[in-house]
Amino acid sequence: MARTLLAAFFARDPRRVARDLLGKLLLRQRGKKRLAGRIVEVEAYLGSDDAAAHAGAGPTARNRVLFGPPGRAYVYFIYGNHYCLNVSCQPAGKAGCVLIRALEPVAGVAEMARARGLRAPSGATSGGPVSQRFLRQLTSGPGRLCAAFDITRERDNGRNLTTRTSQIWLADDGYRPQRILATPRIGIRKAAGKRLRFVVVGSLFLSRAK
DNA sequence: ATATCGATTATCT
DNA sequence: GATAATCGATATG
Repeated sequence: MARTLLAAFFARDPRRVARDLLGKLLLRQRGKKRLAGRIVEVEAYLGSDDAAAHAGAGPTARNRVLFGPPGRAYVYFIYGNHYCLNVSCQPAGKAGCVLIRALEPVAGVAEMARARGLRAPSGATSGGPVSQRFLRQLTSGPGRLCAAFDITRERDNGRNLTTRTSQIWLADDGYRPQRILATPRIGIRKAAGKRLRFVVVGSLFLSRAK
């Protein structure tokens, strides 16, 4: 069905990993419930020559995961309010990561809604139809998707995402996006000119249109 | 539809 | 002490 993405997938330049992650699935097993979302928006952060990257100034207590093995969760806390999920790239010793910015909900809509503090429409629990507008607010943003998947720095920073036993992992189910667009990254001031944000063209689940 | 602003805290200067 | 890889609410066109 779906192939788990292994360390070799992530042991590459983050720009390549970022593009290749579009269309893949983020999965989370919570007890008997499985959450799934298709990745539609990502950003690459480089290990050097990237003023916006947390790894830019060398290893610190916060960013040490970025210098470790590939395929690990780098979760940081931002604006005193939100968590953001990255996947470490490059072989151990070399930094770099991909920020996961938006997902299209695929499974576990009712659980995601609850984790986001939203009231699920009746269709969500019964497996019936749910409005696109409602689905859109579940995981269309890096802080939102962490809340929906209940990902926190305290529990999940450093977690190995290349094995299903971690309860959080990434997989390829064969889906391939038709068209990918590169744009400037969102919410940064330094290195704002680099086009290292990648989106699935036409997706209705981006944090911002195009 | 776009703009602006407040919340709230870890991290770094 | 300032800043930040965001979000949700409110205001205005």
